[in-house]
Amino acid sequence: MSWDPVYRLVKLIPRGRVTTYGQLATALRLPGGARAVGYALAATPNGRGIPWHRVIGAGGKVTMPEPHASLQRRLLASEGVPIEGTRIDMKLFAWSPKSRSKPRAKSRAKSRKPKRKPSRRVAPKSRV
DNA sequence: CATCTGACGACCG
DNA sequence: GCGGTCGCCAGAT
Repeated sequence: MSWDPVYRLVKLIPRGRVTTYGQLATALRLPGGARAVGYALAATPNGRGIPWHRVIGAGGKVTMPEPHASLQRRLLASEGVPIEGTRIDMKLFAWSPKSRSKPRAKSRAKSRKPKRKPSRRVAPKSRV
C-alpha cells in the first residue's frame, strides 16, 4: 500500500504521546486528507507494531467504533495518557510528526497531485 | 468511468 | 459545549 509513510509516522510516535489524523495527513502533504489517514489506519493490521491507539481525532477527541475506543483509551492510559471522557489533553501529549517522507508513490502513477493545494476552506458565503 | 463509503476536520446553529 | 452538515482524500464497488 501507499500508506507506508503513514505507518512509519505512527510507529515513531513516542510512548506517552499522541497525534491527530489531520496532523499525520498534513505531514503527508494531504491537507484535508485526515479521513484518508484514518482509512489507512483502519486497514492497519492490529498487533503489527503500529501504535494506532496513539492516533486520535482533532482536539484530542477519540473517534472510532467500538470496541477499539475502549481498547485505545486503555492502551493510552497504560502509557500515562489519561482520557477525560472522550478527550485527551493534547496540549500536554500532542506530538508533532517530522512530516518527512512524502513519497507520494501511489499505486497509480496517474493522479499526480500538486503538493500545494489551491485553496481549501472556501469563503464562508453560503453553505447550501 | 461514476458513485458511495469511511477509525476525520472545520463551521454553523 | 454539543450535534448536525458539508468538504477533503483515497479506496472499494
